[in-house]
Amino acid sequence: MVNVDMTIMKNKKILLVDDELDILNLLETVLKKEGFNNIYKTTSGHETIKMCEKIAPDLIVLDIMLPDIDGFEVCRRLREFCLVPIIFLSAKDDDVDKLLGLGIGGDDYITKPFSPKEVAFRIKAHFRRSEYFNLKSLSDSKRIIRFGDVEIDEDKGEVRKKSELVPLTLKEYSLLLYLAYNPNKILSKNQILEKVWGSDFEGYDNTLMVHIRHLRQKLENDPSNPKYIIPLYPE
Amino acid sequence: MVNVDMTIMKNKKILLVDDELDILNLLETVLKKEGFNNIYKTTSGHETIKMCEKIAPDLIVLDIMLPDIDGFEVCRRLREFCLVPIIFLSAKDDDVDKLLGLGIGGDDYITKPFSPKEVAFRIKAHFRRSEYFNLKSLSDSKRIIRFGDVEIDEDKGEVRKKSELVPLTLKEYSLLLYLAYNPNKILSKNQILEKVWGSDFEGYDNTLMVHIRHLRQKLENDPSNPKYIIPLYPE
DNA sequence: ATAATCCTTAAATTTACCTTAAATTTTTAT
DNA sequence: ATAAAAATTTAAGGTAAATTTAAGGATTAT
Repeated sequence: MVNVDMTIMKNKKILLVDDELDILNLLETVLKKEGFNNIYKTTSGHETIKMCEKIAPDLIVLDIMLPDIDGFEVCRRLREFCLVPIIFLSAKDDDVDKLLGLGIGGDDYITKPFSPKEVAFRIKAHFRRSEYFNLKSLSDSKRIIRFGDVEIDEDKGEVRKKSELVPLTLKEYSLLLYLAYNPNKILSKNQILEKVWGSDFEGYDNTLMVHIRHLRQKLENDPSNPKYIIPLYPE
Repeated sequence: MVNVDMTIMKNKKILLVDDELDILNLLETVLKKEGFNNIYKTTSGHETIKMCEKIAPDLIVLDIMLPDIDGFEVCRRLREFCLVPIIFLSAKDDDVDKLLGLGIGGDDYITKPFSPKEVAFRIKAHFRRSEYFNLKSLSDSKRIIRFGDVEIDEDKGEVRKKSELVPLTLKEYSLLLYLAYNPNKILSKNQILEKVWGSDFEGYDNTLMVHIRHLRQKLENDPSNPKYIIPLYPE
């Protein structure tokens, strides 16, 4: 094993997901021995999604075979609100094909049977990379941001809803991008105006509301009951 | 090319590194035309490291092929004293493999031959991201306060009971937070009013009771026999 | 230069929230 | 036990914020 500085890694939150408890415990034991002291475990898909909402892990080791919803679906749902890197565990060759077909961006996979050491090595390799090159978490994933049925392709500057191209104006696009970079976060109007319009903007904050209105009309299923861009009363 | 607010970007220091002067000049011309007015150039690895120590650039465009030490080595040495983001330029497929092996995603390298516009686009995308991305979200410690089956997520401003999201108004939330910070303590109405409403509040203290009522309705299992927010009779 | 598109402002409307008031219950004091 | 005081509960009015629509002015493209 390559010598690695664990001072940064050891506190990273790692979520282990497998339906077999033996495997979970084995992995946990080995990872703890390797220095990771922030390990969480779940045994089903729904549990995993809930856990992610709660703890926001830095990395997930995800078995594709789960009792309720499979790993692919878990991944898809997670991507709606976070870009956590995933290392997939799979037993079947079919799964590997499917993973490759999906173009797993910054993600990785390991086929069963695997050695726990191998998993530890991959995890360390992942953190080492992003530390060493200081790549922000965003760089690790594809340059396509998804939430629900909306996807933003940054390379092309395109936004699609249910795969349909949605034409956005410049301000709408900038605003959407800013919001998409800060998912599940509380942003004040001034905060948004400052970043998207610039700190020298002297206009009314209703300007922002009108643009949000336009985005909701174009991207929400029910613009008056928004699910993506959620209002919060003052501040 | 997507238009971008250049007010913030234009003063960013960009260091261009390539051994071919033609390419350097071409890049410089295009970037200046795009609005960047703080561009530096070097043609060798050692020169690059010295320049970084001197000017601390905001971003480096780094050709991997250099006459003295290659781009990978330059990156490694730079990382010893700074975390400046790097966009790699590479001509050979071998380099790309190596970059990918090091975990450098598509965002962070460009293969030759490239269009100068592409480079400008990547640079702008990078700055926009770092500008838009709120660093607060990276703070690991999630602040979650729990009592019984109620949990308060201070980061998201959300309150859950039995994992179910409970919508609270601003005053309700502020009040709950104040109470949660002072568990098992006896608080007088005036004390609470002063802290939550502010010392300039001129209203009736019944206002407070109404809000407490609402909280109990939303969070207590039996609102009229409260377990969490317990009344105490005389002063 | 003209047309088309987009951004901003303004004004009307709706919604959500806070406070007050008044009725009811519980506790304390006599 | 009874009255007074304090606390609880319910409902409703007023207010501030958010939403929505429309239109004028600025920018960009043709």
